Amino acid sequence: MAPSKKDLCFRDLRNRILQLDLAPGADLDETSFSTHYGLSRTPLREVFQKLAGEGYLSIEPNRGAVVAAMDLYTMRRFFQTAPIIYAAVARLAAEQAIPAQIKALKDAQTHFMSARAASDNAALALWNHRFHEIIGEMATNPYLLPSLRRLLIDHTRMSHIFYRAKTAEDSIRVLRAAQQHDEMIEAFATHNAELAVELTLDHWALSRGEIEKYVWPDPLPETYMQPFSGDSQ
Amino acid sequence: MAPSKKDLCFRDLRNRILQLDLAPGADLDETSFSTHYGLSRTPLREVFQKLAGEGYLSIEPNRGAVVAAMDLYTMRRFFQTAPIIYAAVARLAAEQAIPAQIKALKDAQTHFMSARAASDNAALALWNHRFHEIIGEMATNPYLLPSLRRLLIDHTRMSHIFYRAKTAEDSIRVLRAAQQHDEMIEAFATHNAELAVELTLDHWALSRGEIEKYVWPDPLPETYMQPFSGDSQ
DNA sequence: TGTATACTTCATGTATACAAAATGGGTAGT
DNA sequence: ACTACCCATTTTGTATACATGAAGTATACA
Repeated sequence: MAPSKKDLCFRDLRNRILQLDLAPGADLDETSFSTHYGLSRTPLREVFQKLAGEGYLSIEPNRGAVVAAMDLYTMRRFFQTAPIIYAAVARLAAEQAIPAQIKALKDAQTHFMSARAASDNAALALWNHRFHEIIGEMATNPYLLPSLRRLLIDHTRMSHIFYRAKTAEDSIRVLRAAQQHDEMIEAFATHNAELAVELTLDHWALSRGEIEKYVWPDPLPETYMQPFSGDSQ
Repeated sequence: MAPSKKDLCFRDLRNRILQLDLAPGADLDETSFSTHYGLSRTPLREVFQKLAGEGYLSIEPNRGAVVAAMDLYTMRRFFQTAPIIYAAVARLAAEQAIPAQIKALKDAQTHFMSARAASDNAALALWNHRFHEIIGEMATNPYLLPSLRRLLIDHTRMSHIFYRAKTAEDSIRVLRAAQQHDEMIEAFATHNAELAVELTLDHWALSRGEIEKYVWPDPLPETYMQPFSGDSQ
């Protein structure tokens, strides 16, 4: 029942991709990774195939595996698609939720809070990921789940950037997200589908705002601009 | 540039699954399939992994690959999810469509019509599948595409049953579907998103009706019931 | 100097041999 | 007759050797 070396390899690679430790577009050498994880190339290639199947990697014939790209084009689609799928999944999850899943959700939330307390931003992003993955599992919809999983991959990779809360304002946003998680758990537990959808969209709006804040930050104060102005060059 | 043995194997297995030649739940022996396709087990296993990644198979560790199941539970989800995804994809496809894709769509439709003329029901189902897959590609949304692909797998597997048009009524339905395809092509070509969505939902309604007709057929005439009535047993 | 081409090198793809796990059948015990 | 357990057989999993194909480098030629 202990997880095999192959499973460990799979999970580690997945986490490293989610944490941007393996950057989008990075190409993965079979030989070096196989020696690193103590596997031969055959099972390692199978791990790559599985990761590719879930959208973490893409494999080009005769050219090996590369971490799934995150270009501007993809991000446009992300913002367009995420709220639709998140809302649809939330509705189903609220309708379907069983006690064991609510418990799993609470556990994930506990870990999320611990990571927040410890300012462990990598764990924070990963437990947030897990939290939303469980919601996907609650929906028990084999057609929507692969879409949700792909959205979560990119969502986590983006959020990883701003979960390194630096300012007090960032820290408040994370707290707000945590509160929303608790409210969502309650909505799922009481099978309140309408509320679950509403909270999910609120949660999305917060996260989207964080990302936008990162991409289009407030302009720097005038004084900071001084060194770059002038007529050098 | 010629397709490799591995590609041929992949495509053949995919088609066989879509045509129910490989039944849902059937388990696939690695050795026999590898000899059948003239591959060794290593590349065959990679084909299996890829098929599993796209939802055609599921692989259980130490227990091999089985064709994706189609139970009642899954079908319920299918009817629940298909119209949402189909509509969303149709909208995006209409917005995004480029001439080359419209041409690909017309080609698929030509093949569809040929299959209809030849009463080649296997080809009919497969070209219908391809037609809708192209629409998915037109949407160029990497998040929705995996959901759409999974829906199409099961949709094609179901439709395969009733594309063996027996009655004149069946034949008229197929003709109607073909007409809808033409109307949809026009809507995509003119970037008419609203119309594309409307036509897509009509198309879905027709298909859904066909499936329901198959699952809940008209009751047999009274006279047919006679042999089964009575007090035997 | 620029370009084309052959060669070297390295990474990916495939086959095969071996290891480990699961299945099925038979036997012993209750 | 039923159940539990062990062994034989089959099937899946892993390692390694070899084949194939891509990328980069050096050399010859224009």
